[in-house]
Amino acid sequence: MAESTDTIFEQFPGGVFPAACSSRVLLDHVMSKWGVLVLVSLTDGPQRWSDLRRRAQGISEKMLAQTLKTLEADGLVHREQQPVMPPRVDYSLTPLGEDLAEVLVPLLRWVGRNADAIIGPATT
Amino acid sequence: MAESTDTIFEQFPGGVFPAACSSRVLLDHVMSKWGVLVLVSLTDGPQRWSDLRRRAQGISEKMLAQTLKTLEADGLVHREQQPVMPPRVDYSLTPLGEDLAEVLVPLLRWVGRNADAIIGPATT
DNA sequence: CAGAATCCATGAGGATACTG
DNA sequence: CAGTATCCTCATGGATTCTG
Repeated sequence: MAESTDTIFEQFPGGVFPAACSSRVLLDHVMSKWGVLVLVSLTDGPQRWSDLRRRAQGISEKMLAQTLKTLEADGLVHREQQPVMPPRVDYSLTPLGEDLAEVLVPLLRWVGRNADAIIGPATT
Repeated sequence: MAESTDTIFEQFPGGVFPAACSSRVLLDHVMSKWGVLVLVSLTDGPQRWSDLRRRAQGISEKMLAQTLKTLEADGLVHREQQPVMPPRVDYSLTPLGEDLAEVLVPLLRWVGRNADAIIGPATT
C-alpha cells in the first residue's frame, strides 16, 4: 500500500503546497467545516435549500448561502432555480463535484468508522 | 462507481452526521486547514518540528503545536522525544494515522490536479 | 532546537429580522 | 420557500517573547 501514499510529494516538491497557491484555496473550500457536509449531502441526489439545512444540522442560513456560493463558483455544485411562486431551487453536484465526491466519501466513511473510538461516543 | 458514493447515508440516517457528535469533532480535526497538511506531510516519513514548519508553509509555531497536540491526542500522530541537548523530536504517523492517510492522500491529489483549473493558476 | 506563554487583530460564523 | 442584510461574539490564528 505504500506506493499510493508516499509519492504525493513528487507532485509538490516545494512542500505540502506552497502557501498562497491555488491548491491551498481549493483545499480550504473543500475541507471547510460546512463545505464537506454540503458536498457529501448532495451525493444523495439533488436537494433543495431546506433539505440541505436539515441535512447539515447546525448550519446557519448565512453559512449555507456562503458555502453554496463558493462551491457553485468553483463549479462543484449546480444551482437550478425554477421561476415559480413560492420559489423552488434545487442544488446538485456537477460532474466535477461528483468526481470530487468519489474521493471525499471514503474519507467521510473513515471518519464515521473511527470517530467513536478516537473521540468517544459522546462529546457531552 | 455509484455503489460506493451514494450509500453513505445508510450509515448516517440522521443527516450528514448529527450536530455535536464524535464524527463532527474528528472531522474538524482531520479536515482543519493545518491538520490536513501536517498529516499529509508525515506520509513522507518521520519528520522533525522544523521539517514540518518548512513543509506546511505559512503555519505559525502556535498552530503547529496546537495541530500536533490534537492529532497526537487523537492517536493519529506519534511523538518521539530524544532527551538530548539540543532537543530533538520526531513526529510520525501511527498505524491509525497511516490508515487515515490512505483516504486523505487521494483527496489531496484530486485537489492538486484540479486546483489550477478551478481557482486559477495564481491567486495574486 | 523545540516548544510554552502572552497579547492582540481579524474574520468566521451565529442570531435575528426582513424580503421577493 | 429561498434567500439577503445586519449586528455582534468569540475563537482562530499571527507576532512576539521567553525557556529548557
